[in-house]
Amino acid sequence: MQEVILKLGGEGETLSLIGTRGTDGLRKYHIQTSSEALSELLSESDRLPSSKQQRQIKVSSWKKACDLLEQYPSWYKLHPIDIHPDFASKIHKLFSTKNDSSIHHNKIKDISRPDNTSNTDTKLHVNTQLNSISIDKIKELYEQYYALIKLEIEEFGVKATEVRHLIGRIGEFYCALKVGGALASRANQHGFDVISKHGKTISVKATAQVNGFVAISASTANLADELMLIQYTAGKLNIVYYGPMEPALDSARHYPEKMKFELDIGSARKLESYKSKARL
DNA sequence: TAGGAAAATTGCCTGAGGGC
DNA sequence: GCCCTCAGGCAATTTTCCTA
Repeated sequence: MQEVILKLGGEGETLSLIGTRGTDGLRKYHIQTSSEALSELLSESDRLPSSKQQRQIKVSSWKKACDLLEQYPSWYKLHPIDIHPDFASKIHKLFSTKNDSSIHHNKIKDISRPDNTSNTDTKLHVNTQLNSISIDKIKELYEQYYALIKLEIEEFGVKATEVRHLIGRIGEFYCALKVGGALASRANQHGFDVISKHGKTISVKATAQVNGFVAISASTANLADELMLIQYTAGKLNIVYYGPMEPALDSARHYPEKMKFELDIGSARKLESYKSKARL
């Protein structure tokens, strides 16, 4: 199965880094261009002596894939059309190594947000992230997880915070049921956990903490349109905050050096109450 | 090329310190 | 005492690199 890892373009021509999963599950990378005319868009030094042959080369590591891309020294000057969400942070880093960081930052921000509805490729890509599990199946899983968590806490005396992996997962089911959406294609999908029926990507943070905060990775935060913070207290799940990601990030502490945000549960609660008041 | 070790990433929790 | 800020640590998973 082929996946577009990075698609760059300009004036109708494209340069793509393609990933292909073999039967062994391993991903291999190669370069694909829409036409030979692309070389006209690149500087003289970018042109490869045998670009056709070059594009046939398949490599198995990300580092080597980057080397393939570097065969086009001005690749980063092209406009990003599509970025695979799982590779957003790596691509961001790759752009960061280039001199003109302001350009790359804005480009990445523009394209890596799945709500960029003007881009058909991105929409298609989000669709491929959807998990085909039906709502009924999610409901069934939710009930099973809920029973398991109750069993752990009430029968075995385990702290709710100790079953965080179960709470994190049930939070995703809860969110999917609340918004009538679908789960992301796999567990630990980077950046978001649920895709709403309107195509919005939602990052779900479920915690059993009473106070404290939830961490949001700065490298993947821009992949989610919305945030749903769920708290498990007294055997129940409650939505602390559900809304756009941006105001949540504005309310969170930012640690640029650690590439992460920390959103206090109290701040999220305040944000939700402001939102509710604004609706009145 | 395969297997294993090391490093990186992500999500989450705990606790110290300070202000109210 | 409670809340907030901040630092640090743990566990699981993924990726990269090295070696045989």
